Amino acid sequence: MENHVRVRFAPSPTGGLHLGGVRTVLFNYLFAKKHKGTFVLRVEDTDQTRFVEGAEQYIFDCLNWAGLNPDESPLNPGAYAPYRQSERKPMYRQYAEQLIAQCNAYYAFDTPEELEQMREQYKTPENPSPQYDHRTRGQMRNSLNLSPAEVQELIDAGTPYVIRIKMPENETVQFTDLIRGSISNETQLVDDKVLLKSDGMPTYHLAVVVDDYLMKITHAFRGEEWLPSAPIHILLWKYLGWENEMPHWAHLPLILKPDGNGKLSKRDGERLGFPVFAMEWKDPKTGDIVEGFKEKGFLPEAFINILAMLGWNAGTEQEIFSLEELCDLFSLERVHKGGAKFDYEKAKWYNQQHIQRADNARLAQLSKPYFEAKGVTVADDQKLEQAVAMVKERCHLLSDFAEQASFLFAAPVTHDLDAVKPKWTAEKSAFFTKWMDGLAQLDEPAAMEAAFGALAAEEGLKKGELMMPLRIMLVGGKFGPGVFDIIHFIGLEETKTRVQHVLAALA
RNA sequence: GCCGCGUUGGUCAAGGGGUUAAGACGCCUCCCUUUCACGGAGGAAUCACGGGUUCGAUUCCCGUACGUGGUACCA
Repeated sequence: MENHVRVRFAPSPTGGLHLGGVRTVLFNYLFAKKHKGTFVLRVEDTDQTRFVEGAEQYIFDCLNWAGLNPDESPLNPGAYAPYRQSERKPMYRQYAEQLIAQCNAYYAFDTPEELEQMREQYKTPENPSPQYDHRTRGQMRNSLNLSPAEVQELIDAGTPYVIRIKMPENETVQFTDLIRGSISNETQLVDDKVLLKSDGMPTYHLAVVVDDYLMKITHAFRGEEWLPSAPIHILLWKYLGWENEMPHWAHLPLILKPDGNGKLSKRDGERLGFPVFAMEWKDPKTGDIVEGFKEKGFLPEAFINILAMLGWNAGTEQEIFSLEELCDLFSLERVHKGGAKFDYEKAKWYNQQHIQRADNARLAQLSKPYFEAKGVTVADDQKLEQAVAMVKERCHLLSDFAEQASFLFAAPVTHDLDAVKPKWTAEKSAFFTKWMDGLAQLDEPAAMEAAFGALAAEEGLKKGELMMPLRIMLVGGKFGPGVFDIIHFIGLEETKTRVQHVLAALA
C-alpha cells in the first residue's frame, strides 16, 4: 500500500523554533528514515501579516544544527516545487472554486465588523463563542443567502470575500489516528472555516490538504492541537475526491510546562531559566534575543535524544540513543498519547551523558567560545583537549567546561580563603615555601604527590591538612581534578607563582 | 459553555486481567575520593475517583473528577 513514504514538516516562519516543533521534525525524520522515505520541509507562510524577516533561514539553521535536514525543501526543491505556500498561491483557488461548484463551500462577504457583530449578538452564557456555522450562516452575507446575480455583482464590484467550507449538519466524521486510534467528530459542532482568505491566500485548512495531496504525502504528523480541526481536513479530502490518497494521520502529544499547566512556551523558559528554542532567536522587530539550546551548551545529539524521549520510548532500559539508533528503533506504536512535562534537570543529564561519549577534540572546539566569553584565552588546542579530558565528567553543559577548566589556563582571580584561613599556621606557610624550593622538575603526578607527603611527614604535618590549601591556591575553590594532575598540567613555574600569591595573602 | 484528546511515583516512563508494579532523572543515606564530579550500594515515593465485568482489575467497560487542546480571514 505504502509505495514510498513521504512525510513533511510544515512550519510557519514567524519566530523561534520551539522544542515541540523540533520534536515534530524529529518524529517525521525518524519515520522517514526508518521507512526509507522522503522528508519534506514545506514553508507555511500564508499569513502575510505575520511575516518575519529571517525566520525561514533560521528554521533551516536549526534543522541543520540538529542534523535533521530535509530531503526536499525550498532550498533543495524536489519534484513538487515550489515549497513555499506563498509561491503556490495560484494553485489553491481552483480547488476552492471546485468546492463551491459542488456546494461544499460558499462565498462570504461579511466584514470583520459584521462577524464581530454576529458573535456579540449570539453570545450567551451557555455559548460564549458563537461560530459561523449552520445555525448562523443563514443570517450572514454569503452566497447561500444571496442570489447568483447579487453574488456576481458583489464580486464584480470588487467586494472583498472569503470562501468558507459548508459543514454538513448531521454527519459523523470518523478517522483512524496512528497514535490514538479511532477519532470521531460531529460536523454540526464544527464551524464553517475560511478556506480562502480575502487576499487570495489559502488558510491552513485548505493549504494543508491541497499541498499534502499534490506533494503526495503519505503520513501527516502534527501536534495534538490540530485534532479538533481534523474533521475539516478529512471532509476536504473527501470533497476534493482524493479520499483514497489521504495520508495517515498521527497527532503527537504536546510538550507541557514543567510546573503548573499548559503548553510549554517561550515565556516559561525565561521564567524558569532554561531554553525553549533550538537556537538563539533574535526578533528583528523588537531586537529581543532568546537563548537556544545550542547557545546554552547542548550538544545536538543530546538535544535529539531529549526530544525523542519526550513522548516516545524504546520499551527497553536504554536511555541514551544516537540518531542512527533512533532511526532504526522508532515506531509510532510506542509514541505516547498524553502530553509530557519538560524536565530541564533530566535534559541536562542527557547532555552530560552525551558529553562523556563525545570526542575530546570536538568538545574542545565547541567549548572554546565559553572560555573566550569568560576572558580566558586558550592558544593551544592540544592543551585545551587535554583540559577537556580532565574535567569532562563534571560537565553537564558545554559552558561548564569554562567553569571547570579556566583555572588551567589562567590563575584564579578569587580564592576561597575561608576554607584555609581558620586552620592556617606559620608552620604550614613555612612548609609550602620549603616545598616550592624543592620543586626542581616536573614529575608524574603520583611521584610529586609522594614527595609532597614525605616532606609533610618530615615537617610533622599531616598531608591531608595541606591538600586543601594547595588546591585553593591553584584552583581558587574546592573543586576540580586531582591537585597533582593540575600541577602537572600548568607546570612548575605557574604552580609556584600561584602558591606564592596566596601565601602572601595569608601572611 | 460546548467539543476533542488525555490521566502509572515530584518528572520521564515500562507493564496491560493474577508482577515484590521495571528502569531513568531528581531527592536522601552510605562507600570511593583528604576537593568537586564520576562511579558503586541502598532508601523514600506511583496505578485520579466511583461503579460495573470477572474467581481476580493498575490493566477491559461506563460514569465522575482533573488536566490539556480547540472553539480566528494564526498556524
